[in-house]
Amino acid sequence: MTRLNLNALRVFSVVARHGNLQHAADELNVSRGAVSQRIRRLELDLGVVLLQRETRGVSLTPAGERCRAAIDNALGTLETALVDISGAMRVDHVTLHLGPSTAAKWLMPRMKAFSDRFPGITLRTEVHDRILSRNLGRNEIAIWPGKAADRNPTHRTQRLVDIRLVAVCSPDLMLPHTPMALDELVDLPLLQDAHRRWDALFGIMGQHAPRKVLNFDRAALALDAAMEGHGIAIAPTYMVERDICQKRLVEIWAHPDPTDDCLFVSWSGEHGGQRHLERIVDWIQSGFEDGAR
Amino acid sequence: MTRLNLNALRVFSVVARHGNLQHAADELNVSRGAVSQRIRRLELDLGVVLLQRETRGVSLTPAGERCRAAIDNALGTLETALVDISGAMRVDHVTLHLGPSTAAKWLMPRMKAFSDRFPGITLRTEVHDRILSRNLGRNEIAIWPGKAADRNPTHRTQRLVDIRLVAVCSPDLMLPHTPMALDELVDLPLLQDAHRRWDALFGIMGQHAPRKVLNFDRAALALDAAMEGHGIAIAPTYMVERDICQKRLVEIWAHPDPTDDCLFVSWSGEHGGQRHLERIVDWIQSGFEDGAR
DNA sequence: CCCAAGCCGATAGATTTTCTAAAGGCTCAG
DNA sequence: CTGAGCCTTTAGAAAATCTATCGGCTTGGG
Repeated sequence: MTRLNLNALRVFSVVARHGNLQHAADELNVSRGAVSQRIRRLELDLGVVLLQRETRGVSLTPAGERCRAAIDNALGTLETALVDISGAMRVDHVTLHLGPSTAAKWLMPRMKAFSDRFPGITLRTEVHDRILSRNLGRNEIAIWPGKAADRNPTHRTQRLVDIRLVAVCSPDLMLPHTPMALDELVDLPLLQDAHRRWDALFGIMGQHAPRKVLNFDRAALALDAAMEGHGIAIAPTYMVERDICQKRLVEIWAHPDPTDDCLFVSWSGEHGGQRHLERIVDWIQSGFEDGAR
Repeated sequence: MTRLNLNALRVFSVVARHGNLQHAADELNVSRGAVSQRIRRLELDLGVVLLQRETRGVSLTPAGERCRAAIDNALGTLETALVDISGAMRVDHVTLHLGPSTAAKWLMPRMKAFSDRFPGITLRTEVHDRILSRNLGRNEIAIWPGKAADRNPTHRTQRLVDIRLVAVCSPDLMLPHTPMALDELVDLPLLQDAHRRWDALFGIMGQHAPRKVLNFDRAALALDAAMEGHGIAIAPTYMVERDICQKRLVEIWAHPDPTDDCLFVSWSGEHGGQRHLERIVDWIQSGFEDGAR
């Protein structure tokens, strides 16, 4: 490749700092012959002499001084940025990718429990409206709904739970009785998210359209509206579990069958040393077990 | 080597700019497989995914965006500096290394002639108190005094001239007669540089010490003092030639024998395409020929 | 004056990295 | 359904990098 070898520039920077090829070689874990050759090649490529060879060690020529200043500036810029970028490289930083409603309704109520369980881990969430299509990097976990496990061979995947739907509303919402039959709900104000699950249910049953359905683009928003007495929301069980426990919502109907979808968790299988991820995955799994936590 | 491959970062920068591995490969003159492998290796080394593979081309992940910004900053810093440093790489920039008095007394009077002869060449002088011990880079020429030609195999060297000494003074300096014999000078105010040539001369001849010798650390300074009537300076002929022509100095004595030293010119023989340097060397050579210019 | 220490440079060959060529896969538009 | 336009992977070749060894120079201490 005819362009300047940037790796050789870094070698030069280390030599410049030490003023000594042997010490630079020690730091770089290579032989002093390797360093000598590298610098020589760099000088030929640049067409300038960078080092004044002394009897003990080397000093910089004026061109060498300028080169060193530039390299150190550039490397400083890079290192600062790469530390930020590879904050994720740190074992104690973990990124969790999940849907916005799963984040709001499943994860947020559990953040304190997570922090107590993994005090040394910094959890960073990245919220996605659709399933992440790229590979997961080191220290990345994804929770995602789907019909079948991920085919990506670089990922490890576990099924968390079948997605079951329930209808919930505020305990203050005046109803004839609870629980209720599905056909009894059709005349009540209904709330649904972008999956349009009420429409799907009533469509399947061939019943006449519900009297009134309010649409939200997020399940979490529909559930918040339900808590405020605006109607009956339909959502996966794992999203309402905590609000039910806290008596902010009551379950008034449950779909007798699970949906076609499951919730899955995936993480990268490529990068070494990820036992800590598996412990986090186990914790997530346990958070989905029926009646747990 | 366990540290990050900086060359791979540059590959990534090109990919990021094109948003397309094939086009990046075209620019880098490598195959698209090579680029793909490079990026893959980089992602594994960093532990983050930098590119979102689309059906046509790639886009950057958030980490990829940050990485790209950092690399482009760093590469920008480097390129700007390396253009300056390798200004000397440009065929039209030539660096001439020489002694301070040679610069002042031989080169400066000829700068206009040089510029007229080589209008497209930018001559940069670097002045050294002692012979440059490092290798010459591309587009570097050195003029230096010595007893034998340079043994450095990477250099080409030519002998310019034998160093002959003369005594000069201001035309206004009242003297019994000119020329004068050496022993007649002993009672006159003498001026010498760091070589202490008067001391050496009189020491060799076993004569009593001169009445008064003023010492300067530069031959040029001694010559300037001579021009101002402060005494008789001793210096190599090539340093006084122009001032004699301009009648600022007169030659009142010449050493019958040359010294042991010659003046040499060297330039790098390693770098290709240096015919222009040889033309400059020829011009320098012609400037030392007896009676020339 | 001699010798050891502390440096750097060069070379031949081993090892690692980089690259090529070829094959395969995916999506999308016609 | 097919071709175009991308990316990925693999085996092996080519190039770069490195090691080990030898050699050279300067300097300081004995």
